[in-house]
Amino acid sequence: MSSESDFTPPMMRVPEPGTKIRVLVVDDHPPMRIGLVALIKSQPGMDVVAEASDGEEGIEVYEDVRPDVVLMDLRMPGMGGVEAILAIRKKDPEARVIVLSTYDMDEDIHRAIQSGAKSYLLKDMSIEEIASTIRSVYLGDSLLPRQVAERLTERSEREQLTERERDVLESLIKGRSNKEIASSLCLSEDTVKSHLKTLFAKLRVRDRTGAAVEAIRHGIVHLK
Amino acid sequence: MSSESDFTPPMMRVPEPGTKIRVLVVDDHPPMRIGLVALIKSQPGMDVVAEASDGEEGIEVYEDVRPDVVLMDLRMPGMGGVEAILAIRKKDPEARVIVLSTYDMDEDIHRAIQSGAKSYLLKDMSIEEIASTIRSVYLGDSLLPRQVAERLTERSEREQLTERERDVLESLIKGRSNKEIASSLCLSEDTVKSHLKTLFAKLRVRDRTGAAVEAIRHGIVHLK
DNA sequence: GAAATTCTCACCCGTTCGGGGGATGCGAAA
DNA sequence: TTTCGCATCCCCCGAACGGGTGAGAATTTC
Repeated sequence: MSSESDFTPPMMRVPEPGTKIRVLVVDDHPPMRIGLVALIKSQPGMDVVAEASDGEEGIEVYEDVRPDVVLMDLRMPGMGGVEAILAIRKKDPEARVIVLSTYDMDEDIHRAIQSGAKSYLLKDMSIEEIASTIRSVYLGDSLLPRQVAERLTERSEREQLTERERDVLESLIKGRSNKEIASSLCLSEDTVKSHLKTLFAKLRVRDRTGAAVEAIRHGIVHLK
Repeated sequence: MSSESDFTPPMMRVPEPGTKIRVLVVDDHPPMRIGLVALIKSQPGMDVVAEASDGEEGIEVYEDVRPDVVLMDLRMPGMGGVEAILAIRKKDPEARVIVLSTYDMDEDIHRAIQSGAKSYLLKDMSIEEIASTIRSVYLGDSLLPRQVAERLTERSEREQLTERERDVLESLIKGRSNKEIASSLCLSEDTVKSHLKTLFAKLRVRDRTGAAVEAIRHGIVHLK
């Protein structure tokens, strides 16, 4: 962290008049990538400087082109969007990444923002909303669409799960019984039941089935 | 079924040299729609004649423009792709619809093919694969990518659920107990247990939690 | 008309599950 | 230091669950 200990003042990248916003597009769906590139190029004041089809490639390309804004899909094969954002922001803490996802699950949104994304857009949003968010984020803002922000609020009303509770939850969704969860996590069955009790309370369900459904619905665990 | 009882020979629409394949694009994601339109227009021998952003609009527009091929998303707000395909093929049994979906769940694929789709593509497929499928379907073929076909095979190995079993399954995923499922479906609890028994066997799980997870994983029931 | 399937319900029985307590140790925060 | 959250474990108990088996009625299929 030597870059944090020196005394160079934070260099804000301000928009230079007449210069286009340089965007990197990262998405694993070819037609979506084509669409995003076309969308951005059709907007005045911005241009696509590179594309990538997964997280790893996105990180590499970021280094090469140092774009002003990254438009990043979240769920991609191999390295997902969250890891990619973390890696990019580790190299460049000033990086401005906008997540563009199909899903509006609260956990996805939270993880994205937590990892440093400046905004979270949904793929069913209008080109105007996407373009204007790119501009805002480029200018240093960090705004969430109302629909997305509301989801985040819902989540914050749900109590946070502990690491162990997550372990039990994941094991539960694999179809295991309490006894099997216990042995798979090297715990006593009573401990598993204890975790389940708090888990049910936090997810506001009565039983393991409800817990499984809620966990999947909110993206707390991903299937496959 | 009066159209089936007359003796007019089936009129095959054969490709006319020099004429472009007229494609209708139906997708609720603006950037994806832009991408698909750009993709198709970039291909020699095909052109986009109309776009729609949901099922209803797709049906209307189909009537107006009578395209050669429809590229249709499956999961859309309001009327989904399946209903739209059924409606389109009811009006024009010769309609050639290709589903282009994000998801490769076997139930989605099955429902799409069942409702009359000529092919089922995934959004992570290459533009070449998408373009060549449009050409093939236009020529009257009905081919599935290997990856998709394999999923269908998996499904056929799973025993088909009966109507009542689906009812119980849906109720189960709403977090209901056996007793509650019984009263919600106006059944005795023993009958519910009886359905659950066969359900577990068909889905190859031991308990309700496993049934819920498998049902969601394979798209047998959709959340929300 | 026979066969198959589905839907319905019943009974028994053992296991699992979930709710109610409470207890310990441990590290971090106040 | 004390308090707090967390993880771990224990006990009791009743309700819910899942397996086995069977069986009558209705519908469809052959």
